[in-house]
Amino acid sequence: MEQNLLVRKLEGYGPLSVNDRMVIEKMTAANVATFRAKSNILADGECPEQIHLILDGWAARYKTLSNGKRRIMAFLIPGDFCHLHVTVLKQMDHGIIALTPCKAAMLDSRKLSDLANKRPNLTRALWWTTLVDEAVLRQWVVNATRPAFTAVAHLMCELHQRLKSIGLVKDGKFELPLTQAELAEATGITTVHLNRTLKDLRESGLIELRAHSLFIPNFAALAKAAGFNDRYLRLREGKKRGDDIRLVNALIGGDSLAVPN
Amino acid sequence: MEQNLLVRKLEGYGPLSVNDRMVIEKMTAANVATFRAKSNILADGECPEQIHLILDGWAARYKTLSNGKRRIMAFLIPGDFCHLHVTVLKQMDHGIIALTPCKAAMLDSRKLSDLANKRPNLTRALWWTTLVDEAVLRQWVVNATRPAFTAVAHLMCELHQRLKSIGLVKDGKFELPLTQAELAEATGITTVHLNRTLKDLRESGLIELRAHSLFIPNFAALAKAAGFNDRYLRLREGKKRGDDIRLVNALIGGDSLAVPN
DNA sequence: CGGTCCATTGATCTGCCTCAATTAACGTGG
DNA sequence: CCACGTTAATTGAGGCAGATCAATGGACCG
Repeated sequence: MEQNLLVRKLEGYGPLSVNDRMVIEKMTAANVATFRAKSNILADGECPEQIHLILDGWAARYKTLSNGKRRIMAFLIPGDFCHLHVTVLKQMDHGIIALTPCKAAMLDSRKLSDLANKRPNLTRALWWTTLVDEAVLRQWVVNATRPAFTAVAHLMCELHQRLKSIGLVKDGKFELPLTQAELAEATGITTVHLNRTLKDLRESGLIELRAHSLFIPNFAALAKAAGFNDRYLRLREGKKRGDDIRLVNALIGGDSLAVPN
Repeated sequence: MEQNLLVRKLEGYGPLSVNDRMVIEKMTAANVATFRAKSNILADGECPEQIHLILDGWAARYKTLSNGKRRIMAFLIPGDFCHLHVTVLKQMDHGIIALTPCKAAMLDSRKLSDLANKRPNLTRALWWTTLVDEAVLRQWVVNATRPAFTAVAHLMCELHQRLKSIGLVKDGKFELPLTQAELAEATGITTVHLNRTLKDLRESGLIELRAHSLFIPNFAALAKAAGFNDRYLRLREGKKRGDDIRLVNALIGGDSLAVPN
């Protein structure tokens, strides 16, 4: 990873000081693990000792049902944590699989805890990532009951916005290194039906997808078809609040931080 | 509320000191609001000033879709927070409606923040509630793609276990003050189909439901039919960890706390 | 005692699933 | 660099779970 995408992601929430950035970069560079495509990063039931942070590649949260089918409940991209709260909930209630070759920083939870205690704006930024994950999940619940066309379109919008926030979208185009089977598991429909739905989306001119590269010629049009509104992703949520960050810092007992307006 | 159900809920996670209990009880008693059935507790887009904690009654998180249909994404019962993190994310990305007459404590977020800072085990317990909410949401994503029979059975199991953890289940029986339309919105199926599904569940002897009172004669049987495993609800998660709570307290810089084994 | 909301049931329709097969892409060793 | 095996994408045909439309009975309430 040329540049630290966690830094970039967190800055999507609010300003970080130079120190914050340095500390994050040092921490995430310390201990990096590599995972092969289709290998498990964390198994269901496992009790991880460290916090995994995706630095490169795509991963997914999933559960395997009793009938052997798998349901993907979230896609993880660079800057996403696998299990931020190992100290509160030890055991995984789902698995995490690398969909592509992945690199992940292995963070010591104690160190991260210490760090967050000293840097309230970092604490808030970490909180923010958790709450956004939850908001995305709520949207997936909604999506799961909508018609396939809308649901798939919505997923494309979500991925576009999330990847854009970490700088992985160029001219409305981004890498989507997922198989149709994986997309199907994430939308809760069959591979066959997903394929037909993609065809519909292509034929309606909303997306261009070939060789795992997705191009959205007109994002507004796709968003309209999908009923997508990125408000729930809370990009720039913290920036809008610059004014009261000092108050918040005081409130949670943290050190002060110069905040650009 | 005869006894404070938040206390009871949090004790489902781990031990609270006498002080913790007192502080919570005082705080939740201070400022209580009442909501009529079918009234909005928090509207989508609203920026709440206070943290709402359900003390009595049932509420639901929901989103209204562009076609006017509503999707319920969570049921809130006594002890549940509506929006614990008003300081991190100001604006609601969904609405919260009282399904029955409700009472809710209105907590000052600043005070709660202060309190949590002084009481690390309370902080951890609050974290726990957030993480369990997320785990439930993941399960709802899975549920939304399963057949109606299984999905409804699973919901019944979830509600049974959650209500049991706050002492609202007696002899396998509890009040379920929801209309079939509301249950349908929560499972993502039609009212008509939900009705038929309930009929199926009744006829297979797994549930007895009449006059908004649900009786589960054989929970294990229902759980088996639903593919339900309550591990994800993390009841007694903290208790199992009693041994290392001191370590954790030290880790997050908190005061020490006597822990029963 | 009529109005309103809720539960229940029937009949019909359809989006998506299942089963099945063909074609395209990809990787790997000869 | 091509042949071949494997995995991924695509298309067809038929079936079913659940949606839609419609109507009736029951419960609660002012």
